Amino acid sequence: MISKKTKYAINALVHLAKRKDEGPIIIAEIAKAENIPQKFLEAILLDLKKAGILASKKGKAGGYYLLKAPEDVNMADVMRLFDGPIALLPCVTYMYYERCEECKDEETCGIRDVFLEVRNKTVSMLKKSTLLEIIRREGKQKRPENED
Amino acid sequence: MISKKTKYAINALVHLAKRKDEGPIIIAEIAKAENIPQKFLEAILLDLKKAGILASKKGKAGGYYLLKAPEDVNMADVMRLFDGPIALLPCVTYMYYERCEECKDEETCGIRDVFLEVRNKTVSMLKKSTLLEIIRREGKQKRPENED
DNA sequence: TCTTTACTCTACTAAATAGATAGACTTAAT
DNA sequence: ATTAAGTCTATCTATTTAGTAGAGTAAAGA
Repeated sequence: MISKKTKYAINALVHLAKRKDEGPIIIAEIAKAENIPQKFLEAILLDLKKAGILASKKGKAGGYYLLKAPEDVNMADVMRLFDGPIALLPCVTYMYYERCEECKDEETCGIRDVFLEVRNKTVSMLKKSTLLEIIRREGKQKRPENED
Repeated sequence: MISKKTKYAINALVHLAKRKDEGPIIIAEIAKAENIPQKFLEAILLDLKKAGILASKKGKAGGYYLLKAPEDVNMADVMRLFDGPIALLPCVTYMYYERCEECKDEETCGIRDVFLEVRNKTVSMLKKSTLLEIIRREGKQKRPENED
């Protein structure tokens, strides 16, 4: 599961993407419209700004706005920013590699090999999941392809 | 990331799968061979037993052994057992559905639609990742298909 | 320049979860 | 009866998650 922080970030980003031509939008509006505790949202938006995804304007007529195009903001980046690596094992992360403490031989580890493949395919899916894609799908859901 | 508990469970299962014709194996041996704290492992093996994946024999010449065939034990089941749902959002879980608290309209939610697809594909991958597959891959790693 | 508006920064807190550890108890084989 | 091994209950500490409080700073406009 992703954290609430990440989910709130996605909600806020979708909100901003849908109004990207309306100039800066204040935190209070996003918080109210998306049902997010305002103080919590403040910290989240600040992080998104530091990451170069959003920009802000202070004072009167201020607020936050998208810096990147909606097709250039993907779920992999947002999830990494708040929840850390997408990989399921520390030994298959891209940026935060760490050996599994109990591991005997990483080079021949079959578990690692299987989870490396899972990571690669997951990252690839999440990179295709952009704000644009999310907005395009709103209200016109596809039928699920796999069921289990 | 999966929890250490889940990772230890996988390590123990692989150990038991590789010696599946040698009769019951004692906890102490698995703990030592796989570098897992013994007391922690005891609880894990008990859970795997309750889940019908392992069986145990008490007393002298006792220990744990695989109840299912290695090709019938997959990572999706093990992860669900210890870490809960595989889905990244509560509203797209299969067994543990829960509405996202802040959600305005689940039926038309583009975020949900995107994460439902991610869940379906992830579960499908993890179901193919069986103990047999892990053991087959040991020492003969494939080259990664995607890099990012 | 004063006031208002809105973002920014630092600190704190409560509850839940992760990752264990300790010790007594039960069961089965010899 | 003894010994080997799994089982059960309780407890513990550190970290993370989710959220709150309040003071500080910057920009617009009257």
